Amino acid sequence: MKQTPKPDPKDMLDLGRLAGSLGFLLRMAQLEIFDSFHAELGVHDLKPGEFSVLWLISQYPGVRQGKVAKSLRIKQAHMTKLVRILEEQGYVTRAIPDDDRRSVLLNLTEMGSAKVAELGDDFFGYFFATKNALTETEIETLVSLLQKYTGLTGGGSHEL
Amino acid sequence: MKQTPKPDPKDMLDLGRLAGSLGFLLRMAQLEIFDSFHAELGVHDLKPGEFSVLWLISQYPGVRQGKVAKSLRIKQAHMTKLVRILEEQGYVTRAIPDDDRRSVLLNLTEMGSAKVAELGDDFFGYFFATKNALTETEIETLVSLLQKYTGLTGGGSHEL
DNA sequence: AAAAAATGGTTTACACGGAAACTTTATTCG
DNA sequence: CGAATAAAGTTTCCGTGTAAACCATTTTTT
Repeated sequence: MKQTPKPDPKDMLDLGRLAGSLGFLLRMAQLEIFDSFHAELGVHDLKPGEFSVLWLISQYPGVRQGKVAKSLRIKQAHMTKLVRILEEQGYVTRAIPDDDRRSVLLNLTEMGSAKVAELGDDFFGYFFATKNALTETEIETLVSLLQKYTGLTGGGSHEL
Repeated sequence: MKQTPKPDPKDMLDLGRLAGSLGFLLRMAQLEIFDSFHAELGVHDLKPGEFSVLWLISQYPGVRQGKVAKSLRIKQAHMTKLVRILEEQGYVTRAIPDDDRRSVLLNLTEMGSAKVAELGDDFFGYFFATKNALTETEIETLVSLLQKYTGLTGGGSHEL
């Protein structure tokens, strides 16, 4: 009995006020996008979080692990595990520099770079490639609002 | 080292494309709103999920457990635990009806009703009572877009 | 009516992520 | 310099939520 995939509207209760609350809607939206992800990219061996780490390393080769964690708001404890997985998968190398032997510097392997290049567009694309009701303009608005809400200035051009 | 609370922007990397992707933004927005929740309502013994269950029961006394689960997209397995907790806390009663002895009907106790009445506005309010950058209008837009995205028609009037 | 299938919930085992305590290395301060 | 403090990661333990198997009770088939 797996009903995460959008239950039939007719055996759903009217949610009333709840359907107007941001917190609740955010959770629902995440379930939604999570479904999309699985439908389209479930095959790959990378999950969203893993890909974002990989991608960030590709942008900042030799970056410190903690910096990636902070930037993505992933807890260090969790980051440790994530990086270990990526290392085992052969996508990432860890290096301890001599000038600060507490830290860990991350780099992509050949394979890692290849993977990022290969999956980049798919991963960035999946976020709305779906047949969800929103128009392109609406998505742009939604993204802008979320950026403002989260304080992320949307460094680059609008993702398309 | 607890850095979920919005890290200092200056030791954050520029996220580039990532900051424009809906999936990532949704995750960030959830962390954000989760922080707000803790700051304002961390004291109460009810978490968002629990409250939403409680509130839904208040709207549909005697509703079947599975229906609540489907409506909130909570997995039954998890719902079982949630309801047990609410029962132990004294907010909810479980009843097995004679006409279908497989099912479980849920009702609020006195205490449960009181709690919903007491916390209702706070809980619905927390979703944006925060000093986040968004104006009231922007929040309305955001909510509308998320409703459309999630397919939730926003049964009632806009939450304010 | 008996067998088969479906339904509603529960249990168990596990994956994911977080908190707190700990280790190691760097920095500060007397 | 040596002690105290801070910083970066790691380990361990825990809470939350899921999937899969399971039990009990209808419902459907024949």
